[in-house]
Amino acid sequence: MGKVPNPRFLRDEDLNQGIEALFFGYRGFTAGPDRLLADRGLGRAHHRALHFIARDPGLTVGRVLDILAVTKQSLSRVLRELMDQNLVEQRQGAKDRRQRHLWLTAEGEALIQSVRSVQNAVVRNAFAGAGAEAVEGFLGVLEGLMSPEDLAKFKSMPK
Amino acid sequence: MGKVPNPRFLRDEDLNQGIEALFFGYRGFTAGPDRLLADRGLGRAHHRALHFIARDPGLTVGRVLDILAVTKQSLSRVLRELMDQNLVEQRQGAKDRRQRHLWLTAEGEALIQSVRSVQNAVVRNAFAGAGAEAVEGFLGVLEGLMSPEDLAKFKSMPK
DNA sequence: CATTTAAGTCAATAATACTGACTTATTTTG
DNA sequence: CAAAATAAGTCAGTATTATTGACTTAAATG
Repeated sequence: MGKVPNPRFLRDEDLNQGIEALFFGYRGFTAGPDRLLADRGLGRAHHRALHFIARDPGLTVGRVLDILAVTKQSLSRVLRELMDQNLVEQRQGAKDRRQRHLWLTAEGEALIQSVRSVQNAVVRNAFAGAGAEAVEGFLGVLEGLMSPEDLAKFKSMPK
Repeated sequence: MGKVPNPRFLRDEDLNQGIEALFFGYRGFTAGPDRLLADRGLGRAHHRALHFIARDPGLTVGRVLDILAVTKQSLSRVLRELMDQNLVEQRQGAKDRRQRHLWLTAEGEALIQSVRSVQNAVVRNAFAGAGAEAVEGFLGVLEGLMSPEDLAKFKSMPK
């Protein structure tokens, strides 16, 4: 029962440092899109919806609910606003006509492109500065932080 | 002016993957504390305040405002609730009596320890699974994502 | 045909944050 | 030392994102 000390990268201080890195890093990564979207009266919730619709065009409302893990009522407001601004459109499912498939309009495409160009610049800069191997490690640790359900979602994302 | 393709880890798909990893990973990392604190009527904002007070006991209100980057009015509510629950206490500065220094009470210490034990388990598991080198990369990329101001704050944290 | 599923809606509420306008006490500066 | 600046706190109003709970409608499924 001898107490074995944690290795140097698993001490409480190291975990704390990781926690804070995630806090500050996440903030750096959302600041750009937040500013850009605020001009149109949109927030982070709209960004997330746009992101995943852009990523997997034609996905259903149910799929977005599953990915974002918010309630139907909460997503409903966000989607309505995006549709009111003509950024997103809905089409009834052909196979299952209860479903609603979500697509970006040309305007929505243009918006997500400009948001991406801001966010991608930040991420590209961080990736390039840290190097390919660091990016591997970054992804590996984040996968380890995900719940099993989210890890499955992450891995099932197209492309 | 020949167009040079991005290296394999800097293509748009790679950046997108990094963005989603951060989204899902951040969620995995906040889920535990969120659940635990909800029982006491506390949220993520309270967690952040407790975290940084625990990390640097005796720091001033102004310092917390700077770290969290919220308004005085917003922090004020959070601190009042923490003080009402006897988790945090304030002491007037000795050198500068305008300042208020923040400390955890014994009860606050106990709470942050139990929150940490949940969050640290998740982070330790992710770190251990990915390995020491991956953790280096994880930290390196996150530092690259931070704004210069936040990077300075991150590096100036004690311990 | 009864049940389940996908989506949407109405209503009320909570948590976190914001802007703007002040006050009080204390320190710093010219 | 008087004026200006700083640290903290407060009052009032509002916005964003989210929740729970109770239903409706339309379509698929067993």
